[in-house]
Amino acid sequence: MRGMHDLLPGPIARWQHFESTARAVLGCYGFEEIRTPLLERTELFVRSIGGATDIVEKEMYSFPDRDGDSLTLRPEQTASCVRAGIENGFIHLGVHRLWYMGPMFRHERPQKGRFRQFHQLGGEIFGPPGPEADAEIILVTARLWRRLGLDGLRLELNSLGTPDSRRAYRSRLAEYLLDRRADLDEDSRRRAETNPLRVLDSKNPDLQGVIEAAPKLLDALDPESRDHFDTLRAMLEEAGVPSTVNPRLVRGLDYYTKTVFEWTTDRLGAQNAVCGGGRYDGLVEEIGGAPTPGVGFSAGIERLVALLAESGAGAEPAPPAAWVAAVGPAAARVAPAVAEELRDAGMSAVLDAGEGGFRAKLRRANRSGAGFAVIVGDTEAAAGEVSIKPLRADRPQRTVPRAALKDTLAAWLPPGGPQER
RNA sequence: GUGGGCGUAGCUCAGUCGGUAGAGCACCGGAUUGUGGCUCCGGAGGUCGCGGGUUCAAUCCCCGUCGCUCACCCCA
Repeated sequence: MRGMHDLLPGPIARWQHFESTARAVLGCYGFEEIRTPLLERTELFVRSIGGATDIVEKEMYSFPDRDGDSLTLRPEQTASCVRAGIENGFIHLGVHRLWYMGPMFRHERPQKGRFRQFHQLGGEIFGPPGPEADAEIILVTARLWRRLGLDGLRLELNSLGTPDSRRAYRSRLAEYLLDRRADLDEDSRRRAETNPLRVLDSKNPDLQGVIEAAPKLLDALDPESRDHFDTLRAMLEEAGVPSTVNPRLVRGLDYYTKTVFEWTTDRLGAQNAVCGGGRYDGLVEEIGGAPTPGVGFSAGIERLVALLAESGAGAEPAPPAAWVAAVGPAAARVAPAVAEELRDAGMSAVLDAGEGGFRAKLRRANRSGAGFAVIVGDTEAAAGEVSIKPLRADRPQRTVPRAALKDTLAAWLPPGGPQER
């Protein structure tokens, strides 16, 4: 399937590293995990993301189910979190910080860093209206990058104001743009009417003059939003997280109010945003809950893992401590039990299940990266013994009674680790 | 949704001015009847993405299609 990929055993090591790091970091900020269905009613996304956005207009996987309801594979998960919070009442029960991780679906043309099924890590804070929550959302992501060892990420901030001031600005901007219709390209002419804020984000060099001279969103902010924004910037500065203000940052989802932000990199080509988010004070009410402010982030896992791969961080899967190679009918009968004894003792062991003689089995043992080969031939089996051959160290092979296997191996293994390298 | 590049062995890629294919790595076996890594020898593995067209003959040329890739667009 186009834009959908298998995640194979080798590369998955970096994903697991990312996932465990994310769990740990989110946990230490008091976030709790939530898992929601991959499918929601289409209406949920139309109401939350906005009918005039690209996501809703042309990117959703929507289809009628057997009852005739229109369902959609989630293109993002904030709306699902809000819906779940309303339906289960926990937004009012003191659970205010949620995180999620999982697949999202958007029918876009695939390219570097952009897929039709992709994965996001996200966090949401419901309830607090002040900039402290915005700061927590941004600080938790900043710490995650630090913990992952990612550098070179830039934080861009903007404020869209309250719905009222945003609406007022929006019509002023539309007016300005329509006055200059002749200077706009086709896309921008259409957006000037449907979603004028998006015009500010255009990369078309011919439009930069018009955009420069356009009324500034930040100049149009209401005093409350202005104060919220300034306080947030001061908090981030005090916490040692540098940011730059990008007045053109508008984001593609309609539910944002006041703060919006993006973490970007210059190492991933055209798809340079690795994380984005913002405040959405009207969303809970829009979806049918009691008016409740909220703020959140979502991060693209494929893109972050690509950055991890570039910096060469954490990759190798751990090889087993021992490889159990048995040759001959009597040996084959006891080999599974020998492997189980090692696992009982807390050591990892792989029982060779392949064809061939000693030669083939030892070759597989070596290739597996195992520290030791535990060899059982019919001679050993008859005597109730096993042979232990170190594969990574220059030590002689030893033959010991089966009962002494795990102690001999444990004595050879380094005290700290599960196996020798 | 628009445009460019690319699909040949498990992987990375050659190649055929149209006569049905090759290397390196990996894999399997042997040299070493019960012992890996190094070396040497041998072997296996391909509907040349798929479908159609032109041709005596297509992996090669043409059309379509699917997939990958990069950019636009958009975003994570």
